[in-house]
Amino acid sequence: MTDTAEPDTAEPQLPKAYRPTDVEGPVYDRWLAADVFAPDGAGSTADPALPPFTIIQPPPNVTGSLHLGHAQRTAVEDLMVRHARMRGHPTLFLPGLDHASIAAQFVLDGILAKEGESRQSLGRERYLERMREFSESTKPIMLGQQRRVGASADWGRLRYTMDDVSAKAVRVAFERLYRDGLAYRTEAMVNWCPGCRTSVSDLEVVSSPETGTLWSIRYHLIDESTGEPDPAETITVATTRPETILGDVAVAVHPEDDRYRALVGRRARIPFVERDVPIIADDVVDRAFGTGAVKITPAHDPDDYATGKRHGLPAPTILADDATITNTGTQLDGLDRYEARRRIVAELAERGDLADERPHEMVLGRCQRSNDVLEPRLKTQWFIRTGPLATRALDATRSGRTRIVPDRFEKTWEHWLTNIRDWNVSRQLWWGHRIPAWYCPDGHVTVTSDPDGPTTCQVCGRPAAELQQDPDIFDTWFSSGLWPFSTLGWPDDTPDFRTYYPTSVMETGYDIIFFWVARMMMLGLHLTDREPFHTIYLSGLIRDPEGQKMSKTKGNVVDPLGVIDETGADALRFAVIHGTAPGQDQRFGRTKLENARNFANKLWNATRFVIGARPETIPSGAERRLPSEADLGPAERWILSRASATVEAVDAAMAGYAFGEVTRLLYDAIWNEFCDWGVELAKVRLADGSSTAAEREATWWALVEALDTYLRLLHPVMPFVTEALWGSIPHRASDPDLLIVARWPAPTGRDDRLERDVDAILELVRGLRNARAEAQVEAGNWLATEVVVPQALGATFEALRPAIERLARARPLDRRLTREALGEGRASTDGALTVIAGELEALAHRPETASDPAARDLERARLQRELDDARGWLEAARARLANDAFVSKAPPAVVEGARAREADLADQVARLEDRLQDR
RNA sequence: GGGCGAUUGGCUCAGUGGUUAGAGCACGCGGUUCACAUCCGCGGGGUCACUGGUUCGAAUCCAGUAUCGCCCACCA
Repeated sequence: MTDTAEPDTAEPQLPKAYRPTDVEGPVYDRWLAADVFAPDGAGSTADPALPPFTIIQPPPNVTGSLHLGHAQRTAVEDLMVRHARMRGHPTLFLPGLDHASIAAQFVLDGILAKEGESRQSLGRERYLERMREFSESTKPIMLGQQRRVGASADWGRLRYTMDDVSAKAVRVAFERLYRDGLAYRTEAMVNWCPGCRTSVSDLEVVSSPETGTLWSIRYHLIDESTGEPDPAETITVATTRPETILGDVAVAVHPEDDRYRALVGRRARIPFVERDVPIIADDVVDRAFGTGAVKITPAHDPDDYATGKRHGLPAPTILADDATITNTGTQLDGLDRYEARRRIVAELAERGDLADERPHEMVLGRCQRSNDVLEPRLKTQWFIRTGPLATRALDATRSGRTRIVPDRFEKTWEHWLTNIRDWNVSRQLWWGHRIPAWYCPDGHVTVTSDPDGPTTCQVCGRPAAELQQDPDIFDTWFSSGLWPFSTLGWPDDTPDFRTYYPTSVMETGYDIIFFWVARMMMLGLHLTDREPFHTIYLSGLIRDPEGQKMSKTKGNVVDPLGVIDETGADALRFAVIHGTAPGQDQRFGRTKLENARNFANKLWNATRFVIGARPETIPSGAERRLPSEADLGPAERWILSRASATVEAVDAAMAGYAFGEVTRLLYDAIWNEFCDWGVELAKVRLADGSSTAAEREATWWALVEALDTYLRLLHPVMPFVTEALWGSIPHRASDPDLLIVARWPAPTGRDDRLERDVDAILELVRGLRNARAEAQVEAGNWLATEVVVPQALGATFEALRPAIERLARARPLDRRLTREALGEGRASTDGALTVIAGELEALAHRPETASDPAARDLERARLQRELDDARGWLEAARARLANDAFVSKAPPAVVEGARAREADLADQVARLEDRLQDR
């Protein structure tokens, strides 16, 4: 808390105009000053008896700035966090940043290129120094953006995937996986990106359908008598990558292929490298594809690698890290892969060994990051054995211990985890966590989590000085996979880990369910023996108004700060949550944002009205009190009952993670109920000289009560404006100073009968307005109106009479006892407007048009339309009831409802017919 | 090749088998009502992609079809 004692917190002035940017900064500062974000902060009002609620933020990459997607995620996470906090749970929203190894290097390399530098020119140490500077420079920007969005995160617990605690977690996790036999080092086929100069995991390969070329090439068979190739005898192979010829070690055919049966066991000469290789039989070969003979390049093709292994063939590597030809001893060494391809094809054509060349539809693997065409190649790397880990992750969701929202993603989850392959975690990059593995000259492997490395070789005891650490770093997702617990201090048994782990909800985009969520689950289960979260909430992606994915290259990314400057963070938050469903992409455009801003403005003005409408008999700064029952009128009871109904509905939606439903409920309740009717009804009573002071006070307190409820309910979505407004209305003695730590409202009970009665009367008002509008009666022209109200509604009607008069522009408003009495004593009812609304009926007189036949015809036509409509509905209702199956099989309540409806409609129709005859 | 999603008013989207399917924007008419023109009142506009099925009852559940989109998939 600061030492600034505010003299009059009870009723600060609200500016007339709503300016989000004026509100948001100061409000955020108050939250910070009050120390309410941390579960154990000075301003926390959490009930320690309740279970903690924890959200660990998906850490954005330190590569620059946040985009709209981040803002959306933050909004959803913060919504859940604020809701839990208001419900009294000790609530931790832990923020963080991700070092994003490959993504960050990609960005930095771009910056360096503009300076004429490169990774290589700087060297590892200087490069990492530049990276540290770069990431430090982006941090404040990104944290500032989160703050503007309104993240109520515990900044004191801010974490970074490259900080010391994470580094320790990475080492310990890897050591444990190694000891448990789940991390192993082997030579295997990996996806190599020549642009990034690193291997990438299978997930980082983007399949790209492209039209390539399928070349058919003749290899000459060896005449074993001379040991030289026979110019006439050839075997034709098909390939899309002729440069890999240089690495060929065999030609394979199907064992039952009669065309080639005789050739198996003979040898063929590989051009350029002039190597003689065997013709082998293997049933991987598809006889129908190409020529039915396949060249085998074990070092540069996953299938060929497997074939080579089966047949004990060598695997010469012919591509260097930058995808130039190497190690072939030919003129082609040093050439780029595509240049080599061109020359090889040209040379083969010249020699007459190019049998065919045709366009070929194929799927290329490209690098997710650089878009380079990936080369499969052999590398000795570290892998995580995912089989056993995936089994446990599957068990978590199948058992329901972890729930995925929306649940359809469980199918995707199942499919991926049941077909999962081992995870290549070695990256030949510099920015990231170095793999804590050391190798001795004898090839022994030592893995240790000791920050100083091993003292001796674990196998042969050689001293550390003779050991060499693996130069590679971990896939950035390895440290991300530890995030839910490394952030809480794991592997140490810290108080935070004990208190806040397992966490509650993991919110993220569905696009990284495999990259991240599955790995957190797998690593979390193995390393902590518990599911790291009970719920996975997957957000949809934000797209531009045309439905395109936002991306920097397309130039359609929206800067959240620009949006916030324009319409406010509250509007942004509301807009990204309103009208959406989990896992469903949304298009984001101006109108949604403007609508959200208008809603905030509406709330602002409604609150200004309430503050300004305080009866003089209530002193400024009065402590909040509930209105006394006796002084409540139907309008007040209706307002309070509806507010309670909204609490119930919002609670149900919240429980189902239906946040779009939450905003819809609140938008309707606040705008269409509270403002349009509640406030309008209250205005009349507040200004009514005939009501007592106690009644006027009760009206005001009822407004305050409902407004207070709505501000609380809306706070998780629109935290700034609700906090500012709440600060200006009276509070209960038990309330804290700030809404953010105030209690979530509980339903106070509904009065169904009263809601129905008031609704019936409001329906009459609507009917009168409608009739007036259609008849083009000027707003200022109050019509003398007669009305028939059923006995049961009499008291409610009388209590609301002044409001009805004003809202329906109906004065004098005479109540008749029977419908027959309508128009009694009038010279003529010609031109009068007839309104039938449920059981209520009204006749609004228009003396000035009483003798105008055109007006009369218009009114008749209007009634006729209503009658036709009503007849249609009645017919449908009767048809339904005429169906014996419906009556006997549908639940009694439904049948009863249908009967009541039929009766109502029949009555309506009869009355409309009646009135139409009179006119 | 497999899987998933979408298809609802002119546009963008909600809709969790049960009265007459909703909202915002856009559109039309009318408004200087003392909270709000970022507003108020009233209105027009939908055979819920198509076909079949389950059910007393289907936008909703099932099967199939079409179009668009996404994800997964080692065939040269």
